[in-house]
Amino acid sequence: MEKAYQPKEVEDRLYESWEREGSFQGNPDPGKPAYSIVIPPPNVTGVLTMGHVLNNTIQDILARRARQKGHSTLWLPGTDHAGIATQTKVEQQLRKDGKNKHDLGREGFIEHAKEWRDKHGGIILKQLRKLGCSCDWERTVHTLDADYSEAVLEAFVRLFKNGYVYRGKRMVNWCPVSLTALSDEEVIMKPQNGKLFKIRYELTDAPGEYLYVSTTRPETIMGDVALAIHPEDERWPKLKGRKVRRPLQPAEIPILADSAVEKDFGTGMLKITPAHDPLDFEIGQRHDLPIIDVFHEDGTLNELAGPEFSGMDRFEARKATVEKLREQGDLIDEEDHANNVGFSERADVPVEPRLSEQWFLRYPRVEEAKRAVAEGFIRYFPERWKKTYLHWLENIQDWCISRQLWWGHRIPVWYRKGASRTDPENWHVSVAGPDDPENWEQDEDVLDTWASSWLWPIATMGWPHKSAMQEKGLDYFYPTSALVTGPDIIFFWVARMIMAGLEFKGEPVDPNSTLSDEEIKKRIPFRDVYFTGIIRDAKGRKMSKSLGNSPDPLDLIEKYGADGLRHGIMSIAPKGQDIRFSEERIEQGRNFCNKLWNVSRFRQMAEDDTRESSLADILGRIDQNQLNQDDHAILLRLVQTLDEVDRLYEEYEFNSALQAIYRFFWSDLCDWYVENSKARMKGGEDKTTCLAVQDLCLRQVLLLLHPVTPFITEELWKVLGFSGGQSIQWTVAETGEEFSIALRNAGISLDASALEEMLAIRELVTSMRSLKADRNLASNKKVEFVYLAEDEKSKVLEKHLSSILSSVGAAALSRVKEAPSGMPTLVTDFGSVYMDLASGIDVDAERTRLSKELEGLGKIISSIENKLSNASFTEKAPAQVVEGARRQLADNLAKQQETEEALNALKN
RNA sequence: GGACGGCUAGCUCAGUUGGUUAGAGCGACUGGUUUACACCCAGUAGGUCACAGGUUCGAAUCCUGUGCCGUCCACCA
Repeated sequence: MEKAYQPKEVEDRLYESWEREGSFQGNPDPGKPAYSIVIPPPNVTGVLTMGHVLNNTIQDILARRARQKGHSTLWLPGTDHAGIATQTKVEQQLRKDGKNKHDLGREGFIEHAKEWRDKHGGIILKQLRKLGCSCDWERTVHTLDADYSEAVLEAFVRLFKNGYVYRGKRMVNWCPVSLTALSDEEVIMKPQNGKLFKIRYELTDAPGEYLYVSTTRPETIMGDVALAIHPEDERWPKLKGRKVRRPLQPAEIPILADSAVEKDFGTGMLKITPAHDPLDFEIGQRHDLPIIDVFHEDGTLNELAGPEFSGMDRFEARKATVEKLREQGDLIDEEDHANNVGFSERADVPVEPRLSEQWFLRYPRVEEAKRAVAEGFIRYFPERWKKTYLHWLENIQDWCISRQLWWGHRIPVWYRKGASRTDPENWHVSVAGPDDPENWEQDEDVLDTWASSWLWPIATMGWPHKSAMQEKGLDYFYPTSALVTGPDIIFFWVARMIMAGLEFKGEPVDPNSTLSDEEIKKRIPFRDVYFTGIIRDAKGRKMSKSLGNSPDPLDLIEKYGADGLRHGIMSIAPKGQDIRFSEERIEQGRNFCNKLWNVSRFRQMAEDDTRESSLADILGRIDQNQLNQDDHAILLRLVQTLDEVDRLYEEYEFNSALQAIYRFFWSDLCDWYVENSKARMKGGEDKTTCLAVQDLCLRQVLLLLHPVTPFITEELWKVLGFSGGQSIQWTVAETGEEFSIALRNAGISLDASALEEMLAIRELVTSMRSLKADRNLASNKKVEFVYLAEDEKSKVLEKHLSSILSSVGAAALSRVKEAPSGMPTLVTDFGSVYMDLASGIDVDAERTRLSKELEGLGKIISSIENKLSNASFTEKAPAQVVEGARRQLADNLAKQQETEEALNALKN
């Protein structure tokens, strides 16, 4: 074995063999319980980020643990076509070549985009392999695959037939760069420092009298069709029925009252521009006002804005209109104003509220979706996201699902040629299209990407075709066991998948019906949802491409190994808390693997013969009579650890699980047990038993770690001979109870008191080391000690004598009947321990040390005494606690006395 | 404006239902190559648990309020 673990060779070799052996295949197996996860499909043209590393490592841990436990496990991978993002990239590419999409035409463009996708896409799936992800690659799905696309259209058609989908001219969020509508969820609100302009509008029946309006968007004044005031505003009675003159593109416009106007904001007077503001649009509807749209689709002003402004960009026009108003004397005031402006998620420009014909979806099964989570049929980890989810559903708005793009699923609606598109009589809605296509033209738009990915759990498993569903095991694997994703897509994806599952899984039901709880449980797409935190850099900033603060995971794998990266990232990822990334933690992950490697190497050096050791074989090598207190103690700790880690895995507490493993492995096993066993391994009669105990510990540690660090554990599993020909992938770590039973069946019983005894011995060793270190004695410098203790304590001490000597680096620790003088003294639970220094001691230094010691003891003692002298404490606190305090007091008093004696001895 | 999360050692974080003297890793400092590992071992220093009240025999932990940082939601132009 190499001196240091070399991950690269091991990882490539093992991954290849796992894949070759079909370890990752997820096939329905009625004889086994099912476990399934669908991957949150990454953007097909994306590359692996730290976020993906976290997310997919968690999924891999879950999948690998399920396999170990004997579940038939499916982790289904795939990619998303990512409508706007991909189309934008492809168009950019075209532009570099001096072309645009219209040069290619719709079909040509799609062909081109597909080629581009196939060339640049799918990289991320290769990268996931490097990370060790155990996806069933044969089942990789892409949202634009033919089967999947059909499912998307089928869902649209069914929703349409059930009255959930409608077409309408409504206010939508318009991206003037991507030239498409967006859903509310794709709009990011950003605080902006703008200006609030105060404008005057002249009353037409009273020249020289004005009304004042505050606005942030003077460039839309030409679209004003009214002014509005709150009906309870005292000015209203005087204004009712009167009119004002619009200061740009002059026209007479009415004054009206609407309670949506805030009396106390600005001048209490609102200009109504129905074409360019959602609230104004609503008010306009209520009052039957006309709509004047003064913008083009790309955010420039059109001819209705007047010749002066026509053709200008909206922000340019803002300046120009302000200038014009100033010239006219209509600009009264201008002040700094902070407000929130919606930005397009992709193009990062302010969205424009815009009136347009779009397809909308009224969400199905909203009430059932709430119940599914509120009642815990779907469990959220951490639970607090439940509230966020429910709040969104309480206030849910219809979903604009049409996008003015070419890259995506084209809406399966056809309009009769030459007829009015607004009349449903002229619509044909079906997956296959009309029989006489020559008389129809298909809707130009495609569906929002999320309107395809919301079907992910069912459409990847054959829906809607019965035979495909059977073949792919929909009924076997669905509901999937767990979903692992970020809380940032709780609305985009999680909530929508729940509604899609409820609506589409199982037999179609009447839209007016309500699903029973039983039916809900069958239809939900997943049982547990684990929300990861967001990975931030050392400064706490979100990792992003634009900031360039995200390390390339592949570089990290190269440097630290996939296992190191996985271990590192999982050890810093508390459940649902944001994660401060630091490369040092990844380094620690690598170090951990190296430690595991080396202790295994040490184990290998002890014996030359290669063995095949099943659990029973190892247990068979143990001779109960040869078990010493160390053995009892480490096995007791092992049982504890097995239970603890199992519980923590079940609760998705991965970092705590790793910490528990770390404590047992590094501290208990390596630092203490293995160190102590070195003497025994020289060839004492208990050597075999001692090695068997090591094997037990290593075996269980490998099993516990395998989900997190699959490569090194599989490699060592074989090297150490635990495999019996079977991969570690198919072997579960026994629970503490199962392990205890196995021990009992092998005739091994553990002394429960050994653990406490061992901890006391450790404490003694630590103080003795410290005493040496205080005097700058090298740890390998053999020093002689004597001690003074009661018979009982002495017995225990003698039992551990050899390991104490080697751990401390002591030549002797012998019992004396009387306190020696002039030696540094330790007051311990075992009595007083004295260090014999040939060179004599520094009396002053000793005195200082002991005085400090006494001071500490004094503080502790008085605090306990205070507590115990408090009558209400002794009366009200549980007897156990009071008893504990008494014992503690007695112990400390004894120590205090001994320390005082030692101090006095120094004075002589 | 509403909701949620965080605030514990220089840094990153643990701290289970309130109960001995608040822990770990990293970093710092000191010493160390004894039969695995310097990607290592031993030891030391370092904390008014954000702040203010309250409940309790007892609070890092429960309650109320405040501050700072972060996230999400929201039609004050």
